[in-house]
Amino acid sequence: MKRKITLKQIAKELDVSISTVSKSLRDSPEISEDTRLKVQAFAKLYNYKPNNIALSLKNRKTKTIAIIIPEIVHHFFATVISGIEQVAGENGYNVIICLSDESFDKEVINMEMLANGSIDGFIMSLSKETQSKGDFHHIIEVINQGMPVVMFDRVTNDILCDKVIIDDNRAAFDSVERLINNGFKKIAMITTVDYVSVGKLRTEGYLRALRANDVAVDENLILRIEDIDNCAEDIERFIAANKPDAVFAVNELFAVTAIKAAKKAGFDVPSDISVIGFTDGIISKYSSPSITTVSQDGIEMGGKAAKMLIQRLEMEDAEEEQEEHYRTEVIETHLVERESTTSLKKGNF
Amino acid sequence: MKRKITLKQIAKELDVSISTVSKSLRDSPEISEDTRLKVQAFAKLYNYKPNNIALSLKNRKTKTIAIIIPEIVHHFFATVISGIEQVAGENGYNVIICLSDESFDKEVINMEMLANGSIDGFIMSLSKETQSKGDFHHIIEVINQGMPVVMFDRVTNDILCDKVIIDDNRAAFDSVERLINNGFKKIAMITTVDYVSVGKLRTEGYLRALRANDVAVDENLILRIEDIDNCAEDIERFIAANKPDAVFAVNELFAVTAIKAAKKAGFDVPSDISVIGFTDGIISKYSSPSITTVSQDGIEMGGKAAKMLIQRLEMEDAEEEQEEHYRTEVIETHLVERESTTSLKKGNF
DNA sequence: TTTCAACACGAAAACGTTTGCGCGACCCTT
DNA sequence: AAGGGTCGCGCAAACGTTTTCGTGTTGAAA
Repeated sequence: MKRKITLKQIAKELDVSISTVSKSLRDSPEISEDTRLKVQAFAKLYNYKPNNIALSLKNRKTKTIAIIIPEIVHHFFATVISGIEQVAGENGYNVIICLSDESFDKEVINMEMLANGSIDGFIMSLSKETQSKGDFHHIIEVINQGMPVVMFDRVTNDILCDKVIIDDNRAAFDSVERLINNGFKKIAMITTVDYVSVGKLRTEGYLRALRANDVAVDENLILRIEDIDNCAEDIERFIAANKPDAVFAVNELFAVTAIKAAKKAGFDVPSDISVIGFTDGIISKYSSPSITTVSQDGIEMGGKAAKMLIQRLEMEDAEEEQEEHYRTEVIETHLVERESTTSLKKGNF
Repeated sequence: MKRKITLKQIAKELDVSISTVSKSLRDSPEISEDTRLKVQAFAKLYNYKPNNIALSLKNRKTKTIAIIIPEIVHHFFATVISGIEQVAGENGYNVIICLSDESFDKEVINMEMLANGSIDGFIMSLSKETQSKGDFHHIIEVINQGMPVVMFDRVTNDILCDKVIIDDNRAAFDSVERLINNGFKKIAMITTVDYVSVGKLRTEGYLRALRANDVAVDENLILRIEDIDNCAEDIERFIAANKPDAVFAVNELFAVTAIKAAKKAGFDVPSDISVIGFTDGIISKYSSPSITTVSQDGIEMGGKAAKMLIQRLEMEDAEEEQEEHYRTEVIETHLVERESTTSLKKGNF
């Protein structure tokens, strides 16, 4: 129950000044070998470790970065955190997690709470509510205070900062084109409402692929889910009514629900209907049939984001006046072929 | 790019002392309404917020708790974090995440790193390596320094502290007994090696249920997985060789793999083989057939853990000499019946 | 007019560090 | 013996707060 020992206490015990103790422990040449060793031995004995808070105050940096994400019980976000934590750890940074629960207010509160010296920078993905509101004042304010922000996945053009994204539009385009080239005629899409940036981009990619290949866009073949928690009936009705021969879903959940719906309607997957999902998570891997999906590497994304943030933080040290050149990194995606699609050849034929 | 404003700057601008500013902002009656309002207006204008680090240093508490878990890309742990974050937030606490990656060394490093004033307390679940080593000195040391620790799920009797667990043994016992009572004869078990505490407890529950119901234990019906990443072949061989009529798996992964293996071997689930898993995560819900499973509520577990920790932290404030009465909370589990089992009646008949 | 309370504010210590600078003691050189 | 240089250490400021304890001014009571 002994509290942690401080420089002051060591100084008192050894009857020297605090500065002498500090310098001894930092191997300053100012101090004689005698005192230095004596102090070091004593410090080791009592397991002295400098108080991080005091250091943070003095150095005006906390070596801590905050992650603000909509939710954590979500495979993709969990992998991103994992990636961030890894490179943060390698660079001596800690990681604070805040969940916005897709709520604008919580996002704001969390940011304001942490922006008062607790952390050195943010890595964040926007909540749905923030995206639909289009209100980013809290983020802009933080940036104006000179605190670096890196956004990933759910980003916005309205904010100037470093970003890490995948090319959602292109990934969707490639997948759908691949389906077209493999002879599928009625390619349905299950997507979100448009204010979710990634949903929107993936939808655009789908449409672009159809147009680029002279396939007529049939609005009936596009299902936009409002309430993600109760999408099962909608999807069942959709599949049964439209009888597509392929389904492109913008996330895992829609994909697996589509498969279940197809089975229920008497279709076999993949022989009657092929299904492609988005995000290579647990569901895609373990559902049966396992799901062909666009993989976005969350670990890599998190890692990249953390690297960008840390780089900017360390840059600040060197030259106070940093160049305000913001980068946007695009993470490669690729199609992971599994059992929910008939074998898909590459290329146009 | 204006740095955050401080009391000192406000004081200078308004030509009063720092103390006057501080007192004004905290509505001290010592200050005349005149100055008070003036200061408050100015502070509001410049969006003054007290620096958290300085407060932490002064108050000797950071309002931050650390979570140390083996991994985060794991549904159960993610739900626990979610539960912790929620009640932490409600009580004005922040949450730092550290991943041990199942490594003893990383666990130690993370704890030592944070124990130097960065946080007020720990919530943790042991890494496998720590459990197999049985070396808990880092945790004991932290506790001896007066820092509260709450352990959950993967705990140990070698440490005295608050704990939150589920009754693994009983949950397993109940599930297996339910299978027995429903007429299953060859109930196989897929489990981990014994040093994983929860695996061990669940195994014990399985054995206890067999013995309590006079079913002979057949060691051939127990499969202990060493390498969790390459368990598929082992499980396939196991199922094909032993042809059980029911399988009790100690986690989701084993359960879903068992189902796939059964299908491969030509069995139907559930009509030929019923499968019960453990942990109600994504896999159980979305695999087909969906999996009957023992649900352990991670949110509740995390919430309880956070409550216990915070309670202890606030208790410390009141009476420095806290009573060292540690509690162990047991979270209720229940069987979620889905498609991987034939309908299971309750009770003995 | 003196005394005392109330009032409004400031000085300073404290939390635990790091670090530039000053200062005394010693030794060596002329 | 006087001057200069080196060595070893302590003082104090700084990071941004909060809070205790003065202290000077005012107004009113005696």
